[in-house]
Amino acid sequence: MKDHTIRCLKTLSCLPRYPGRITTPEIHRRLRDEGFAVSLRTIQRDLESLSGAFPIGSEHQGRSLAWYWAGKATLFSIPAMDAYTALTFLLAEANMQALFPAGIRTSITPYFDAARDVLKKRDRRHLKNWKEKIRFVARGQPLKPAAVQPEVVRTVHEALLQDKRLQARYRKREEARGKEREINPLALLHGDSVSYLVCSFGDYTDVWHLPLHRFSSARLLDKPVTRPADFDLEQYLSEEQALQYPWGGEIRLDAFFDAEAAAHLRETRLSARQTLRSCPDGRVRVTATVRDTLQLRWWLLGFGEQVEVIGPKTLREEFAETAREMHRLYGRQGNEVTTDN
Amino acid sequence: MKDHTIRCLKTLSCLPRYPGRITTPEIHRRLRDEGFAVSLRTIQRDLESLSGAFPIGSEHQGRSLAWYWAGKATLFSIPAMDAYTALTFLLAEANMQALFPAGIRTSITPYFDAARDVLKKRDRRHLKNWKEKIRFVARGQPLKPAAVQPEVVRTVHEALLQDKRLQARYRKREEARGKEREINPLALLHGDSVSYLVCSFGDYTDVWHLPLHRFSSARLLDKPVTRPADFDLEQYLSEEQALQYPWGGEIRLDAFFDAEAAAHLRETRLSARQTLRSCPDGRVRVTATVRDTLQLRWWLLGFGEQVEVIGPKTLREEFAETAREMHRLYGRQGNEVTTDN
DNA sequence: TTTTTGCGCGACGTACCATGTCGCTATCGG
DNA sequence: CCGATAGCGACATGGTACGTCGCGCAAAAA
Repeated sequence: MKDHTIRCLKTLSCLPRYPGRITTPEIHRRLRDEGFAVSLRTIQRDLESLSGAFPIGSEHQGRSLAWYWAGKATLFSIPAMDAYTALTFLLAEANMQALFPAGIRTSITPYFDAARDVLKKRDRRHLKNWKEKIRFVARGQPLKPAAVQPEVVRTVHEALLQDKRLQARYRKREEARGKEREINPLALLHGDSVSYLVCSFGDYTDVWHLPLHRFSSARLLDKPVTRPADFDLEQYLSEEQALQYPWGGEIRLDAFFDAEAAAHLRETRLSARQTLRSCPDGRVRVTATVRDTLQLRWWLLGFGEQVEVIGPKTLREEFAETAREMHRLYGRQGNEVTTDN
Repeated sequence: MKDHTIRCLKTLSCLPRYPGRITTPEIHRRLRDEGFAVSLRTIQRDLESLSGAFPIGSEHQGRSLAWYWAGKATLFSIPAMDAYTALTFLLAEANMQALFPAGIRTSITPYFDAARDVLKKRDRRHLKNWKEKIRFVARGQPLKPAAVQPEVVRTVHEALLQDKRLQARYRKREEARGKEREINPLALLHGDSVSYLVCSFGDYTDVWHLPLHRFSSARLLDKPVTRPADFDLEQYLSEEQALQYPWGGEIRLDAFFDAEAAAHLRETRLSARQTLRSCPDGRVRVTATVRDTLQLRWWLLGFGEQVEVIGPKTLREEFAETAREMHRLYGRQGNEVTTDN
């Protein structure tokens, strides 16, 4: 019995989801490579029999039969997902929704669906209201992720992994319709609710990053990627400040925080090397070794008057300048602007 | 054959991971409920046979045998995870690491491990360097999530789901050692790299939220939760501003953005109802209907002098006040403070 | 076009094994 | 001490999983 059950499992795990397919002889070969010495006929019978119990289907392809999982096939995993893993999944989903375009997420939605199923099936009385018990509260301002075509994401991923070129239709920001171009995919960046494809065009060597949501179609080509000779992702990221990559050397931040603002630095540290000292005036003097990034400025600025940067001196000067400018902005009270409400 | 294979699958999906266990008669009952009319003896034989092919083990419990998955059992899912779902998982992992305490994540690490396996097994030549091709760039300042005991997370989840009380050792912020207390878990909040348990103590009715990482132990009690009569999570969240819950009514935000700052509002909208108008001075006037929250202020402040809030009037006044205060802070140049470097 | 090869599919025989049943023993609860 | 329950070995048997053969078909090769 052992052999038979395992073989069926292996068979099932050979099948891809619908757009994909795999022929019976190919499955036969794979199982043979894994040490299952059975005849092709047996595989055929297995599949036919399994199709009665699982949502799998077949189509003729060449002279063989090609099998696949129905697109809506529910996920089955062993060990089974327990209720509290399911909760973690839904938590992950909640925070991914805010961070990734929908197209990026489609491939793992079966897992989220499975999580919902698990929670639905458990004892009703206790779980029906888990939604009122567990919340995810995002820190940042919620922005709406741009919509990306799932098909584009799939193709771009595939091209990246196989180091193949893409034929894609990309629309520049102010264009009405996109243009077909041959693209060398180099890397994919996710963040800020937007995903960027780092790439070069045809045989040119300049590197661009294009937001995925401006692609309307993409097709895998059978040409290998030509990678600009001097391309280095790390370097590109640090040079392109538009990407706000968290780069820059380390600095020793020194700042006063209001007691309230400092409170959560006790819970979540800014860095491993962080010290907090209370001052007579009620504020807290924070020193920490952190990276010198745009994010850091953004974060510190967000505290407004609750934070006073002291060092490094250059950073203090930046903040002093910003404070001056803001003061100037709001100083000229309503002279050229009419407030609406 | 069909029956037998399916039954074995069902059997496997009954088994919990190691700390958990399930007795043979219990499995028998469950399968019976699902329509598998087989004798207990058959189940016993199935399990014994399966233990030769899967990492499952058993222990005596009472007069029965209790079965479980080995803690390190690798995840097996059908349909199998494809390479690009695996990538999405690793992307999710990267961003969860920044947002959740490690203890929260432990339950889904098998899925992340499975994702890594999938990528390892694919054709080496293409995939060995996917890490250099796909990046996750977080928006916010990276804070180090507080460390939470996985065991505590598990128990708290279980208590929440079953509406049972907890016996837990919790350490107040300035205490050296924690104190054992009986706790009514009401809800769990995740965010800001910290997770909070919303709860009340014993038979008291005041509601607290305690960071999970200050629990050193937790034990499930067999007493039902007594829920304060007037407790309402939504209300609690909106009242406790320490949690920075994104609440508050909707307002019509009206502001000038520098062209640069406005650029990414074209990609990711602030809200569905958002308009952008270019002004003669090069700035962009943005109006959008958004929630009136702390996050909004934080986010707008982060732009510094690149954003000028116009309306609502009250918000503009807040910002003017903040600008004044910041200007004052940085105005008294180094009179009482010595900069370090 | 013809030829050839590969595959699906039905049929058949057989060895095997999955299943129920029985009986013995161990353990837990009362 | 007794009854109930579960593990476990043994045994008989009906079902079935598997290889093999052969036919027909369709795609690829000549």
